[in-house]
Amino acid sequence: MGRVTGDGTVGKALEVLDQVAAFGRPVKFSELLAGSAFPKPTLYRFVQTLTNQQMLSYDPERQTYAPGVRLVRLAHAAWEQSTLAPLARPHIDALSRAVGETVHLAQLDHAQVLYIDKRNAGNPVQMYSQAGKVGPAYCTGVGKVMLAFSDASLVDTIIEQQSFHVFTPHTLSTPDALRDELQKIKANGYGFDREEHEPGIICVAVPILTESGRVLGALSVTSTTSRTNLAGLEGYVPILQDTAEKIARDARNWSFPDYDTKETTRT
Amino acid sequence: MGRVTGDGTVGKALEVLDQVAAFGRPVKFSELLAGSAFPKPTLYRFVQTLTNQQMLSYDPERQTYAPGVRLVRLAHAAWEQSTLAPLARPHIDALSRAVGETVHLAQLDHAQVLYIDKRNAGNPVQMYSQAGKVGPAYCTGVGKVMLAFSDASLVDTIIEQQSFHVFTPHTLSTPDALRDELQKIKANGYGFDREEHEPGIICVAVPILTESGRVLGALSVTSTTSRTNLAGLEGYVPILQDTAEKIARDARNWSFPDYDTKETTRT
DNA sequence: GTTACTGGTTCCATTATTTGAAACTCAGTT
DNA sequence: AACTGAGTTTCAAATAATGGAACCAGTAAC
Repeated sequence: MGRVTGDGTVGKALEVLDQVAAFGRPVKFSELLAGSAFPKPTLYRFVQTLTNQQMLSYDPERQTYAPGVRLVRLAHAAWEQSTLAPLARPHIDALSRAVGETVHLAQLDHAQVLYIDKRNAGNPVQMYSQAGKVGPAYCTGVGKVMLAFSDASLVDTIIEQQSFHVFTPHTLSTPDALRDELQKIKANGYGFDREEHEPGIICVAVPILTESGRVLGALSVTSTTSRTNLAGLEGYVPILQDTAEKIARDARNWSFPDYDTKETTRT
Repeated sequence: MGRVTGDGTVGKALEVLDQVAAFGRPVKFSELLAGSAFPKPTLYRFVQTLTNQQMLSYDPERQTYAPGVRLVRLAHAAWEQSTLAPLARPHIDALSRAVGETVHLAQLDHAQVLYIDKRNAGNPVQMYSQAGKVGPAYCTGVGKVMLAFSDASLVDTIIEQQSFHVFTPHTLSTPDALRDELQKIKANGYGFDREEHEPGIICVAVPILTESGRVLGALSVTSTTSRTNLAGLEGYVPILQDTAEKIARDARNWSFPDYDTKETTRT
């Protein structure tokens, strides 16, 4: 039996939802159909159902679908209950005030970095990330740091899923280069992003670890090459580590769901 | 046949998801079962599926479920594509800078107010709202303003769904009181929240309207009674209206999904 | 004005999935 | 050892999903 999705009708519907979201813009039914494994009427019904359920919103004028508002509501609950964000909030605020640069809080989701919170520095440079946004793990400060402190087996599966797309001249473009880097990061306890993802953008990142060493997330301070350099950023390491430490402690007290990163390896 | 949900398996699964989210905290299976219309094994399988799909996260330690991270990812797409937020962003930034108070952007979802963006004033007073959070329509500035400019028929159905819970001594607690207020708001073109939801918190709000008069959302400036008063807030009306106007214009140019607020009346 | 598309929608017999009463497991009690 | 209750599995019956084919606009081409 051709296993395509996983679990049942619901799984398939959610797959469709993901597809719509992946487009990053309102899509027409036909576009969706082209990229979909489902036959026309099936896809059609899914889209209908999802729209009814406000998981998709439909623009009758342009005949396009986009992820719907119900998701925003639901996500708020998710963000508050299943992420480090609410717990880390006061600490990040303090950190942000102290360093006066953009601060990021991220977790690992699937094989990607999921940004969960962010404090914009006084002068907001237009930048990639944002709460809820996902980014590549192999070429971001937070991503590499989280990998560096993850189980070898997990790292293997994640590395396999990386695209190693070359964003800038500095992007680490091979698994080996990345593994080397992870080694060093683990030794140092912190890592940099040396314009590996966006030109001109650099950052320092530290992991947030449970007592037992499990990776909960990561924290980073980001700036631009026009404002500072790696050596400058390195100065933030102590306060970053301090903040990460505090968050980890709170997480333990609040008994944070030790966030099981079990990977259901999907074909 | 007891029609409970609406559309198919997917609808039922999403209903479960909503239930989990509604708890506002991690829930045990048994708690869920108690509040659910589904028989044990059915509910069990739904929860399993949703967990597999990362729509729920499971904490094996405490045996509790909470909305999952996948929602955060999806919601980001929703927020960017199906809400006014991205479009309104620059204008809200400007407004926020100009007034130096907390600014809210909201839309109407179901019969509730959905906050989709927010700018915190310099000194952040701890306050209810937050992006993704929902609030009552009958006792918030943005809520009343949106109602005031909505179709009578829509207002009727929405009013029916309000709880009219009395939050403060100033809360409008009857449909009639609310209708009166809406009348006045429509005449003025803007409305206040006179500590109707939270003591000490007051705000001015204006609607964001399409050319044809359809309500896209609302905008508000919030402050505290210790810092200013209604008369003081009233001074912000011109800049608020100006901002709303600009957002509406952009929305038209970007051809914003004229956001069909069709209400599938549910039993 | 007719004909051929193209994109979206509905039919309906076949098929696969969901359903839930009952039965079972595995703690933790009594 | 027997009991209890939360969580889990079974399995035949009931139901819902499936998708090939047909249908219906519009609209571009002849």
